[in-house]
Amino acid sequence: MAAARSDLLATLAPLTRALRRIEDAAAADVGLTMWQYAILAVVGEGDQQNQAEVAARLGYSKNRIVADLDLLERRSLLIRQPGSDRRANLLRATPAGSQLERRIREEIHRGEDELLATLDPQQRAALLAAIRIMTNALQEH
Amino acid sequence: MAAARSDLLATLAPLTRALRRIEDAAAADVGLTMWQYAILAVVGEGDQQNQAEVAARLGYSKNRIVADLDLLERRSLLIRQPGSDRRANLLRATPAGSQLERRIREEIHRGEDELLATLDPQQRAALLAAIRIMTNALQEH
DNA sequence: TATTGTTATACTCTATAACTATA
DNA sequence: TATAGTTATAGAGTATAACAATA
Repeated sequence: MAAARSDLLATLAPLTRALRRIEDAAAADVGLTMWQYAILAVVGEGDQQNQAEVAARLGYSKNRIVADLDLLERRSLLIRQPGSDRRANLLRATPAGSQLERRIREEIHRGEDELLATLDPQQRAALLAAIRIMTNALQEH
Repeated sequence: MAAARSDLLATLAPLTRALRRIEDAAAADVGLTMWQYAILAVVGEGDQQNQAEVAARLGYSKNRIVADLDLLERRSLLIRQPGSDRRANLLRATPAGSQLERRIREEIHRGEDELLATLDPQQRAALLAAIRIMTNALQEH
């Protein structure tokens, strides 16, 4: 008899909880929330994006992002720039914002490495590949 | 130059969001929340557990679980039994509760299978093995 | 008429602390 | 004194709808 199969979500839960704690702590160290860090990370990816695009990319919403952007702009980590469409704000990280984002990410990676260190390089690659394949399949729907 | 490494949490996010939608929908189909289904699943694992133990296993809390147990008991899916320690309630799923739990789980598995179908058997096994290894490492800390 | 950003509002979820009954 | 369950409360997080400016 095969072992009872449990949900994938339940299987992943302890891992995602641990990852969430790592991100929360790393962002809180510099006075940001996880969402504010996530916004900086998406904005720093390069191509100019407006607020709604960044929100959608994060599974966030266009109204909730407003207060976070206010804070990030107040701390000079990010600016709202008017574009050709004067309704939309194009977002751009300042040098200070990019620098802080890298610093948070490095701290997160240190935490993740403690978890990933339990895998050998081949297992690690297989894990990331499997996640990527499933995620790509999701986007095509 | 290596590609910029992004956070593992962000990498997993689309997948966990999709899994969450699958669970929410499957539970909602029979008038339950995801947490209520999760409680049924843990209680059904066999060994008698009290409320606090079930909550801890889910990353839930002993106070939030109360209202969910009230509902599950009202729907005769689960019962609170007094044990030798009369402060504690031992939880046990009723036959109807076990049956409903299986039904929800099968529905969840159908959704998961659509995602897992994008992986070949070897990739699928590698994914689950990697998750298990990391999760076990977490529990040892 | 539709869309971007914004604000207001209500609702849900969660964390904390107290209370009761047992131990 | 400590623990299991319960209840109350406040705070954070979230969803919905409306509004002004622009397209």
